Amino acid sequence: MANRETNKKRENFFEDVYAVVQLIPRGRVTSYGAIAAYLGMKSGARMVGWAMNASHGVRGVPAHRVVNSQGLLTGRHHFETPETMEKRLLAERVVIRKHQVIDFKNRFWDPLKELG
DNA sequence: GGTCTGACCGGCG
DNA sequence: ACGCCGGCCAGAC
Repeated sequence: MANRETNKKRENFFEDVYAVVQLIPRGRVTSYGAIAAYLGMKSGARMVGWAMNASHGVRGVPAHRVVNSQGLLTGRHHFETPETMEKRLLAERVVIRKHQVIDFKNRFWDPLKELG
């Protein structure tokens, strides 16, 4: 059925996003847009953000490793506390200043490039 | 069932 | 450097 397929697709979308996020190595970060591009949604970065919003409570999804295209921690307000995201990154030696990843260029992990 | 909004992004003036 | 706009697609009302 069409409706069932739509639901299935939606589930896969969530799973796909989480799967990619889980592949981000410790100490590295990626962006919403990069994940979207990898999943074939060129401008679907907002969808990824939407999926991340639903990732609360999902085990093994390092949401703190997903930042925006500038290296800014735009999702920090959605964690337990606004500092949780920075704290977790710092624990991986990712230095944050003014809500922004230092040396973002070298910390960036591009799924398209790394996974194909 | 139209309209608004979003943990975004790139382009343009 | 900066603000604005359109695009993407699903959910809430």
